[in-house]
Amino acid sequence: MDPVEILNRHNLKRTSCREGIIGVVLKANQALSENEIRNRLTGNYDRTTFYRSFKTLVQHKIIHKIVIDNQLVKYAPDNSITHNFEHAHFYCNECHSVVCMDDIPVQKYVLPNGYSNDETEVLIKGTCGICSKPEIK
Amino acid sequence: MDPVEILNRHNLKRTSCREGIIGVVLKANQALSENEIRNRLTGNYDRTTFYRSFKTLVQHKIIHKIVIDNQLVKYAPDNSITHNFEHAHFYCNECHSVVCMDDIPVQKYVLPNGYSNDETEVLIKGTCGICSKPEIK
DNA sequence: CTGTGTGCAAACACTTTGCAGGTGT
DNA sequence: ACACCTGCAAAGTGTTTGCACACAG
Repeated sequence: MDPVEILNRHNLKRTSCREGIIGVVLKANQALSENEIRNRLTGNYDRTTFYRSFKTLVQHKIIHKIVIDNQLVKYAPDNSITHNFEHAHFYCNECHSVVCMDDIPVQKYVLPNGYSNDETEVLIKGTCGICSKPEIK
Repeated sequence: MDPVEILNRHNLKRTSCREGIIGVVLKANQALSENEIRNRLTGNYDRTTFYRSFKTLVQHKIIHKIVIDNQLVKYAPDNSITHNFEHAHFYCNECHSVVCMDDIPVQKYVLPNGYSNDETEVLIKGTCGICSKPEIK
């Protein structure tokens, strides 16, 4: 999927910052932090611009934001269009990677009377496949 | 349950800040932020001391920390002793209250091979019982 | 051309750290 | 008495805002 095409479809101006973020996030096999994304881009981008771009891209549901423990913020592609259920996120306590468990639908919790359930966030913490492998040194 | 007794049981020094926090958190029917807790106490407490007290109380599993969207941090009593399952948290989009759904056990998600699941955080966002009632003005 | 996006500086909020002095046990 | 806790100042971090300029459409 081409970043430019995505921007066009959302009637967003095609700027190198937005293009860059979308390109990097789509290519990654895990969620990335602002720093990780910036490091993978060549040009020098202002952090302010980054934050504003993230906000725009999140609003347009091009990417989504994942927050771990008030500390770590990462971004991943948003495929709420193709997947019509909410998905769980996994955080590795060892390598601190975050991945979307796109195939793990989240349970729909039943709440007490009068409560509405608009959105459910599920974060599973543990050790990822790579980190749990016995070290081969 | 008496704050002093709780501190004693954990071999923690009995200080007015710790006593105060425990007292307020136990009495509340919802999770409270640092500010909310401080406002409910009489004396003047330093924020630094508050943060350090929270850390201590969390480490001793007297209270637990709930983070909403990287923005809002609240604390609630920790009853992992009496409840031996993880519970979900509810966040009201209207009044921003946070409550522990102590009776809603979280599903144990099955992960791909090689992944371990140590801990699962569930945050349900919606409208709480009070806010969803038709306004009677 | 016009509205939107960018880059810079500064402000902000929350949290942590270092240190000296005070306090609980 | 002594370890631990507190309060203050200062630094750190992540994020937002205001403003002038640049640029995409």
